[in-house]
Amino acid sequence: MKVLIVDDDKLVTASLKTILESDEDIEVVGTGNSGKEAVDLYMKLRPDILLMDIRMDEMTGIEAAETILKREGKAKILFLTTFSDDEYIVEAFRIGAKGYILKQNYESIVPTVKAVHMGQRVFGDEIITKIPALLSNSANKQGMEEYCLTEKEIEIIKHVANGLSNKEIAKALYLSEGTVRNYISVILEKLGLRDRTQLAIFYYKNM
Amino acid sequence: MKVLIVDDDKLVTASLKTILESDEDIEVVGTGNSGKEAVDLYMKLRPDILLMDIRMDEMTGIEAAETILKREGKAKILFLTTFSDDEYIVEAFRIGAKGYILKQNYESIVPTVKAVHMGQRVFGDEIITKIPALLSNSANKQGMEEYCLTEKEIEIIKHVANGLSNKEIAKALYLSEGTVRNYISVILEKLGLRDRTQLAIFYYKNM
DNA sequence: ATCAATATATGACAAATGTCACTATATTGA
DNA sequence: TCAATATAGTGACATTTGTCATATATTGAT
Repeated sequence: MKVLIVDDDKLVTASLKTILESDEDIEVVGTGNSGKEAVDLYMKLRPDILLMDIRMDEMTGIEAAETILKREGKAKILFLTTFSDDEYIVEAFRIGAKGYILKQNYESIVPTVKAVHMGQRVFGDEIITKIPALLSNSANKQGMEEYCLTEKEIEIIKHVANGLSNKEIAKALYLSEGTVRNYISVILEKLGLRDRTQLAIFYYKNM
Repeated sequence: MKVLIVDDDKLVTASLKTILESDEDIEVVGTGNSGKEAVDLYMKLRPDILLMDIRMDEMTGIEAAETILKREGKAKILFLTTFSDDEYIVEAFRIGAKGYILKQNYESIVPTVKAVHMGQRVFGDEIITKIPALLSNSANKQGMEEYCLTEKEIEIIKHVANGLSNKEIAKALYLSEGTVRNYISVILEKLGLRDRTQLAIFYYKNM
């Protein structure tokens, strides 16, 4: 498994390299120190995983990731940060990063990289619990309107993700079927999905 | 990480407890000795992981797991057994267990529990290779006919689980839309599901 | 060569789904 | 208090989905 590490602190890249290479399955194919380098190196080296700091000068990790994902939608990008920051989580989440872990938690880095390589999406436990709340509340930054799901909407999503029909959801939540249809219509629009099946998939992948 | 252990052999629960608690991340919050206890204790203690024997009197592990998953769909249940038994694997797999490991292989228990806790699904190496075969071929035991999925059917399931419409699947597989509808109809019947959304959910839970 | 099974397809149909425009009420925050 | 917002509803509509009966071509086994 080929990993590219990008962090503007060279001490961090160096120690991450050591940690990761202590695992025989992992090969660090390069390190960089800026968002720009991240993009260039990613394109040149085509690693399986890009492990990148979220805060860097010039170009933030988020911007770099967006650029990369625009060119290579399947890129597996994992963010590193020294603290848990709601804005960043939502952003990382929104642009399609595979995960987000705290640098502090060094022991979890190797298993997380491996899990991502296996196709998992790994948001740290302390973070994954926040995602529904993040989606429903706050998130007033630009371009985030479409992610503000209400309590009720989340409740409905859960029912869809349990395989219930509109009629069944209506019964369960004491709403009319038409109302449920409307809710789902709004949810799909907010999340940019087409139908309830994609919604269920979204739920299992991201929530 | 809170773990609940259930096995009708008290020696087993005791030794598992010792093994698991040798890891500082793991706390064994309870032990039980029957399927019934598994359900009661699970509901009371809400552990992160339920590690349960698959063969027990009164209520088998499978039944207990089904009961629990009906109430708490996100429960992480990991089965233990002393031998590798195809029937059980398929069952554990079908009802949405997170994994299945052999008691023999004591060293693998801690890492497996951790991986499951991190959201992985872990079926032992000797077992995971069998799953596609189990789903597509063989499985001649009673009540198993409905699990014989053909290659094509599996291919279609994957497309459904990627959120494609019938039209899109038809295009991708060079079939007519009607044919795709027919395939899906058959798949749903075989798996006892009602619609494509439930199929996508089934896929993410079991495949 | 024939028979049975398999894969693919049609058409008809009912039900479910998603969209849209519009209405009504209650709450709330300025 | 007024306006905005959240919540819930209706009806109409086009589309998609799932079911079923049926048809045809291919193929593997006898």
